[in-house]
Amino acid sequence: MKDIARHAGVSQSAVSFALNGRPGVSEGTRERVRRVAEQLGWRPSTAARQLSGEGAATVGFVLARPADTLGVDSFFLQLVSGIQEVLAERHLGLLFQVVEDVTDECAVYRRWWAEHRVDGVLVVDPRTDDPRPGLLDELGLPAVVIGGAPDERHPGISTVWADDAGAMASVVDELYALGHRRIVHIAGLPGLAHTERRVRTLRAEAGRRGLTEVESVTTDYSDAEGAAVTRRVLERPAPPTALIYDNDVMAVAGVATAAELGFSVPADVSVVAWEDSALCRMVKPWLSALSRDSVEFGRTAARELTALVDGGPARTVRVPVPRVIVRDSTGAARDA
Amino acid sequence: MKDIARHAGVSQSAVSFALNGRPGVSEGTRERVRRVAEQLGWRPSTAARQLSGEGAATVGFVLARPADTLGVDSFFLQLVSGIQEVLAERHLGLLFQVVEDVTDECAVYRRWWAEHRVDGVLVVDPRTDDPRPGLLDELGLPAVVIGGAPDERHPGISTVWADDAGAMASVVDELYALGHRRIVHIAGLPGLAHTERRVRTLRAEAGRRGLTEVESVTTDYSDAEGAAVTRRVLERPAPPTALIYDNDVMAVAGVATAAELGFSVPADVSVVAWEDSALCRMVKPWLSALSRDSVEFGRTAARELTALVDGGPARTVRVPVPRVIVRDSTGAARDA
DNA sequence: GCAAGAACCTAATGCGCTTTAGCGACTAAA
DNA sequence: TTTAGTCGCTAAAGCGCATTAGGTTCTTGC
Repeated sequence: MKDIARHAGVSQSAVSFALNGRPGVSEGTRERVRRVAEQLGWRPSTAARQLSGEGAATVGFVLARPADTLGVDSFFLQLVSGIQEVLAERHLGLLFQVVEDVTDECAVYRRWWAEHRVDGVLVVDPRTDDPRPGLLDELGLPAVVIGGAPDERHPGISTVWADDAGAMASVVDELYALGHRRIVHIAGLPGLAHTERRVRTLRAEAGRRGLTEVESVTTDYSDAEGAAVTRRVLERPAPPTALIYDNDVMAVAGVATAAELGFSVPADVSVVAWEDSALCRMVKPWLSALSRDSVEFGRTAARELTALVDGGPARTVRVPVPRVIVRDSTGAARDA
Repeated sequence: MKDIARHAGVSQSAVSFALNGRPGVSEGTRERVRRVAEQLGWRPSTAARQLSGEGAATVGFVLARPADTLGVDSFFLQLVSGIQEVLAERHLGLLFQVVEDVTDECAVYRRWWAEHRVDGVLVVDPRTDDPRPGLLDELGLPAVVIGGAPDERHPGISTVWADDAGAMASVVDELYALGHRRIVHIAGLPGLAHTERRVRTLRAEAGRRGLTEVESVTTDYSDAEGAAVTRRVLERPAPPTALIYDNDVMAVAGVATAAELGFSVPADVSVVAWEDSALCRMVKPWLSALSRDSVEFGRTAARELTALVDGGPARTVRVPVPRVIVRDSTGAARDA
């Protein structure tokens, strides 16, 4: 800025005013300063800016997953891609970290907060009884919880969520209409808020229809557990006629396992995957799936966070209910 | 720090010396200061630190991919997970950005450099005729190219790479021994350095053995193109007896397509996937694959970058050659 | 014609840290 | 006794920016 000031023949403060759109300089000077800055390829030092009161121009994103569980899941990269789109417009950086568990995640938030490294954070995989919203609220670090249910206990925290309950209800509707009465839901990690929501809804829907042979089994989302649970339930005397998988990976593994056991999909057993991705169209039969726009989900979350960072109020935003895409893996129940 | 100084009854400079292990304070004072700092939960402001000459304590990572191509690919998350492991030890942050293409990527590097936002960057998907190493070398931004071939033109840039050529040679060896003489390599994006290396090596290996019906076809890595190319080559009068796919996603799509066309794997056509992942064990038959340790790859790259940032010399490091994991998708050629 | 105010600009301060220069007290060598 | 040197510490400057408190000149209203 000193250089710019010299070249433009004004003081450093004038440069600051000119470049930040503050009043106090004439339009002529402003334009001249702008041109010099442009020509010199000047960009403000984020560190200096931050030191004089501005934010860090950065938001944080922590992924708490054991390293080997990362991988095939397409949801996160899509989400991040949507987040980036919004952040990039406003020249905000994304500080990314992978940790082992929620405890480490909280430690990262504390560190970021103490070091003034981020202006806000995006929280994923909310849990029932989650320590994170409380911590962030207490630290006063703006945060958006992605995928959580609305939570009034932490007024400083925004929430962006999809209506899993509604989606689950529509899946059950669909399967019930096709004559399915014995349904197993191969769920994700227990303790995750959306897992619990789906499990609860399934139970409620079953109850409402008087179905007794409907249940949820939790897993770690891996293809291995998906396959194992599939094998276990299909080997029963009265195996289920429909399987709902909480992600695409387990669904694909489940279909392979079913085929191995001599079950034909969808003639003997119908399959629905919770996440739609290329994977669902890479196996035969093509998987019916619940589809949501993960990129848009990310965009929405990022927009909420920037609003919050700018001093806006915390809000709860619902994104559209995931839709069932019917493909080849669902059909009428054999015994219907 | 002012608070700490007051509590410990020393000057602020003494606190700085004590906390940074600099000489100039007695052991007693140092210990006392440490305790007070600990008790007050003090963490240095990265911004202030950076402003007084230290680095940004952050490294950058840009992924240049159209949003819809992101996704099923497990390589990147694994890589990032390895990178994080090393960075976390040293309390370095990872600034992450997704962009559309290499031009945008260069713009990001320029911005980060001008804003002093990062101490170094990790570059992935190197290309033949890549503008990035030149730019980074010119800017003087420490960088590690991941997956590139050694390049002497840019002495400031480190390289971490796997020997694709050796791996390709071993795959051809394997297939040749099984009697395969007509081989199609469904390659990745043209212009990527490792794509070109693999294509060149395949051609050389074929030449060495006098095979004329061996070729590479480039794609965009998507399941769609993988399937399309598979269909095209299998519908020929003399279809190949072996297919080498440059990633797991295309391999899986290819197997599905082959099955559709009435080709049995591996009886009619053998399949090898370049990347090993859960995906390869989620389809039947299980896919033979080239396996490498992507997490370790990430660790190595991060270690090189930290060494470079610390003022070490640029180096070229080779990670182990990917190994062929033989599963069920490769067998003797039918006409052998 | 003069005071009041607006318009445009500069000087100076501070953000939280590192670092250099310097200072007093003590010790060892001459 | 003096000189030089060391140890443990403090005072002060500076990193690049935003901001606040002036300070001129120019206009405006009476």
